[in-house]
Amino acid sequence: MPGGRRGDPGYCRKRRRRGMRLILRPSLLLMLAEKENHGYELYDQLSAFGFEPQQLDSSIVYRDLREMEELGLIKSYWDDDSKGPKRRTYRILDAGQTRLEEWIVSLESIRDRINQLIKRYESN
Amino acid sequence: MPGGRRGDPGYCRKRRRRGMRLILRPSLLLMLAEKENHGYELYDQLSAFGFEPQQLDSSIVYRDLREMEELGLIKSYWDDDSKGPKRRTYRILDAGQTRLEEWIVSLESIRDRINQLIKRYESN
DNA sequence: TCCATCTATTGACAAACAACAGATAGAAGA
DNA sequence: TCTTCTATCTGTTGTTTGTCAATAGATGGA
Repeated sequence: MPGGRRGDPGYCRKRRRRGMRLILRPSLLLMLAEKENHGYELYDQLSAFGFEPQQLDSSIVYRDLREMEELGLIKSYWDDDSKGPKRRTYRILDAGQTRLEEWIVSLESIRDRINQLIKRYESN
Repeated sequence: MPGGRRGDPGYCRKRRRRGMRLILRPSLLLMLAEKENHGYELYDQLSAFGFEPQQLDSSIVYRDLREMEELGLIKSYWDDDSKGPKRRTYRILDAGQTRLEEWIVSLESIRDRINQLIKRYESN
């Protein structure tokens, strides 16, 4: 029922957003830490992280996954058992687990800085 | 005593950091909302927002200021009274005040998304 | 006087990134 | 058969970002 891919009815031009990857890659990696999965479903489940499909092209997700694989954070295999088109299913590697922890720490620091800024803004 | 500019002793190559710009422009604008100022001092005072001079090239600050001026958020004039090289001093405009409020709201939303992600990470 | 250092700003270039377009292809259902 | 849904990949374009190079006045010391 929902969509967000370019062919869909109700598709609407996405406006440029910056700092997507700041949250996107950690989100994907966290989902893979919870369970192995393939790109199409990961894309759908990104809404739980505040990404509405209407504002994120799926090609970005696929590309990020391939990139994380090149970096040795995750590993893929072709899932032939599933029905429909073949799926490239990813699972997280140890290096990915480590990187996820690092990303969480750095996100905590960014969050703290945002809070600091907001506090300073509100004190005026 | 400290530096951070490229000519300085103790200068060391900056490592690439993500998600800086997300906070940088709001920080600059907030400082200008507090009082008018020029790029060099704004750069120095960014440490209050968690930017260490070693990890941020000053040219980024100058460029962002020019860009915000083009957008009509701030306005500059040449300060001839100061000693040393001429300073381009900026002050905030009404449109900048409005934009600052918008940026604060959007930063709150990003903070909430980060918190959500961290919470999900910690629940495993 | 010459040199180093501090102040202050700008421009050029390459890499990274977001958004879009287009292609391919199997399966399901009307 | 035709359309739609699932699923992935590649290429291109314009924007944003990070780094380095250059310029230049002022100051203080050798």
